[in-house]
Amino acid sequence: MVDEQKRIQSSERSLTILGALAVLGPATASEIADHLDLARNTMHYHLKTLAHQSYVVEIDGQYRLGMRLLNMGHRAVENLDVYRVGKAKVDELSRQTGELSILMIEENGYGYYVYDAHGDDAVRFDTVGRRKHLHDNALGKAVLAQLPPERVNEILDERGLPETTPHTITDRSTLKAEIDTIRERGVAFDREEQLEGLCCVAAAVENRGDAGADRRVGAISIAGPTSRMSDERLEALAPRVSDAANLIELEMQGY
Amino acid sequence: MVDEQKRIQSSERSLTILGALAVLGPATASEIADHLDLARNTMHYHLKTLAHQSYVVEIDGQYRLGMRLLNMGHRAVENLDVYRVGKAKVDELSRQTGELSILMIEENGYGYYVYDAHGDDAVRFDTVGRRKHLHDNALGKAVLAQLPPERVNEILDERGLPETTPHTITDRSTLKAEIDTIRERGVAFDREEQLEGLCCVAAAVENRGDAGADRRVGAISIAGPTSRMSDERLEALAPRVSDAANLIELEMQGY
DNA sequence: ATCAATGTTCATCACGATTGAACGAAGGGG
DNA sequence: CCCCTTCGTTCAATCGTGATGAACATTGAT
Repeated sequence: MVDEQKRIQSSERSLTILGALAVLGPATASEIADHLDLARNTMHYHLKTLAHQSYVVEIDGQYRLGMRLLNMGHRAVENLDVYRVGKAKVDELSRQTGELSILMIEENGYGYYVYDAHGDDAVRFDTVGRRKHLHDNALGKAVLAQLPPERVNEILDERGLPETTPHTITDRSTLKAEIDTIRERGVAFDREEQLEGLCCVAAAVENRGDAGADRRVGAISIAGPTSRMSDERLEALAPRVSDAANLIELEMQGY
Repeated sequence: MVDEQKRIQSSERSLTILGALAVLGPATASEIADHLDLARNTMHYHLKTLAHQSYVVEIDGQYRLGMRLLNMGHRAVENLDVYRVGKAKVDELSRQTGELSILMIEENGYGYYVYDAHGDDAVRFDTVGRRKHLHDNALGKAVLAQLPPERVNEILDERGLPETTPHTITDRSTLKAEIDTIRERGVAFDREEQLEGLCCVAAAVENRGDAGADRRVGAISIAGPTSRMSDERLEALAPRVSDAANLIELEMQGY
């Protein structure tokens, strides 16, 4: 994976600048130059290039991430089979349960929230666009359970198992065991492992479509506050989630 | 505005490739190379660079836009003052009216849908991430009404007034007149000008915050199907929208 | 008015992006 | 089964171009 130097350095630098802008928030050219240890004039040319393509905007001296990114991000999502067929199911689940329902896709060993729908009683929690580790939430664990074990090891090596709450699984073999039971049951649970006060049920969605289909694994979930999410309720929701997942898989094969 | 050649060509080429991928959808390296008339190996290096930064992903031979774009897009939105304070109002408007409520921001003479909320009866219509002309919808017209006339002319010159329905305003002076009355009333209407069957009311939101505030103009709206959106209903909704807009403006000054 | 900080332009040079050629792998057709 | 095409990938050589420092322009602060 560690391809040495056969990339285009100028392009990479431009993208690095874009990334820095995401971290820094709105910033002046000099601030970014300082942050990245680059000459002011170099920064100037890069920003001009990025601005010309609307990836950044300059507003009286401050540079900001441009809306082209939002536009492209949504095109990226619209190209996903899981999204195109899964969206309706997410809407449906949230409406039926009143809770928050979420769709995730795996990419490079991370999980990305791709779409969500808030039911009437749902926790107010914005997800879309977030990048998550796969080990600390139901969606991610459901994804891991569908990946070949070697790949799982790779991912855990590369991404680690950072702890976000006292309940996060940080031990590799514990996680492996959990993954095995998830694979058997077809659903994954999360009781405050990623966020205190939040519990989830999730099921993986695999794209078996042939040809040039997007083979990546996704997942769909229902999430709610611990107060409402007793063990019984979670169990009761589980079949709904896995049904939805199955339906999505079927529909993806259909086309 | 036509800055000649002082940009970084490699970076620009990489970004062009990203753009091409957005247009083509999932594609092989050769397809993109053909499309842009570039050598296969050149394409290779660019794609490798973009992939290394997760702006594209390669899935058995096919390249796709990467989820990093979605991630960055949402960071871009989260940096917007209008979004941070306007989001809640959009949620509120949609809940109260049962319709679709939308938030827009102007950038480079276009309007970008930044956030939306669907009320219980709302039309199913996904907006977030879309780029719109400013002349053919209520949000855009509300924005135009807040911009200095010279700027409006520039924008109309650069972006034109394409027709999307028979009701679209394609005549410059008609639009100017409309804009004047919008400025007086404080709200803009759209009766099937951008999409047949869809009507909207919108009001502009201006950021008067000092310091390094994002001075751009935004707008908030309510949209619904023509069937439900009689003239009377639109008129009745107008004050709600402009109230919301005012509240957002006030809150933005507050910080 | 002076000074510091930042944005912007210019000319120079060394490095690196592009290019064509060539190899390896995969897939299809005869 | 082998040939042939197509595509992805690597390599070496060159020409072009991005980085750099210096200098000028602009702004705001003291």
